[in-house]
Amino acid sequence: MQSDAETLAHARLDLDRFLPYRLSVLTNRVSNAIARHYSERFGLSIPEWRVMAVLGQSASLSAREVAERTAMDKVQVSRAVASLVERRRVQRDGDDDDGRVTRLSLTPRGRAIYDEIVPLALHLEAVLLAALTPGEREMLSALLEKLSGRISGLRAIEV
Amino acid sequence: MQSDAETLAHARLDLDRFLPYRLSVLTNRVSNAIARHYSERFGLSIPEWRVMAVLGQSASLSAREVAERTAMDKVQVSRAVASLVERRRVQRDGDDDDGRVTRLSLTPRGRAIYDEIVPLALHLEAVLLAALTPGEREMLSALLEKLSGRISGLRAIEV
DNA sequence: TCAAGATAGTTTCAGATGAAACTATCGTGT
DNA sequence: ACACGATAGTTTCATCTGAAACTATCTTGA
Repeated sequence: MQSDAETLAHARLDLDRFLPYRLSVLTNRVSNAIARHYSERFGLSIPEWRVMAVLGQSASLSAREVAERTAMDKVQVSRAVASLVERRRVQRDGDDDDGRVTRLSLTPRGRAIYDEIVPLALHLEAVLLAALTPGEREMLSALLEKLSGRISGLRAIEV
Repeated sequence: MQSDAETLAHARLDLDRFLPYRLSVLTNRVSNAIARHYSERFGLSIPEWRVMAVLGQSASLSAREVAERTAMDKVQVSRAVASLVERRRVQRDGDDDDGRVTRLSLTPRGRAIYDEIVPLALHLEAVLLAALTPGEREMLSALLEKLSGRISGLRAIEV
């Protein structure tokens, strides 16, 4: 029970209604559910899957380009790539023009896995989105877009 | 560039339009921005802050009850509480009836910090939500609720 | 009453992660 | 030509995290 003094002293904070908390809980549940699938079926972590996802779309990216497109940092990318290379899912080639750059692409084996995962990923998303009507999905997408724009517009949240 | 064969072979997956990815990126940005504040000002991690948040509302919870209300597991709670106890922000008392249970509550010092954080947390949320109209906020809340219901209804996402 | 299983909470150990340091290469200005 | 700063990517180290094992206590049922 909340004391009167406390209630009056300041606004209450109910974790269940606090947007950052709700986002975090939902996202973790979704990520864990998906990670379980990727891991069980393909031995992939989510960072690894993300790298494969962008390489599946546009071959021959540098690690930096992968980092940009996956919203991961270069260290994460480096580690995910190292693991993927070791299991022959991704190959690294030197760039012709720039000795610092490595060109990354899916191996045939990586491509085969990619082709298997894409429908699975889309299916998982569809299962989740089955909770919403098409109109709601568009609305959700628009709202997430607005929030993302807002948060990236703030260098840090200023108080 | 995408080859025709590939495009026809299966639906494309664009990470930027993939809901789990978008949720993950948005949530991480929000969490990191907030964690920076909590950490800089109060030396609190997000798990620690969550524990304090629920203890601020209802004192004398067991660790298990804290875990339920924060969507954390008992190991996370145990660690967060250990750290909070060490810095005299939370106190642990034995339960009268059950020797296994510890009753957790904020110390006066913890309460003082809580009282300072709540307005900050609400402000951070408000800054984020400033991107949305009141109607959109309600819509967002409803959509997150639906998705949360959907994901928790699925033991794991079935394929 | 006491063995067996359930529950509360902690600890351990191994793998994941982030920040900073590091190596190697490139580009620029003098 | 070459010193200096910037950039690409990796490695190191210290911390965080999750899963499983562990301790202690409680509950149940023979």
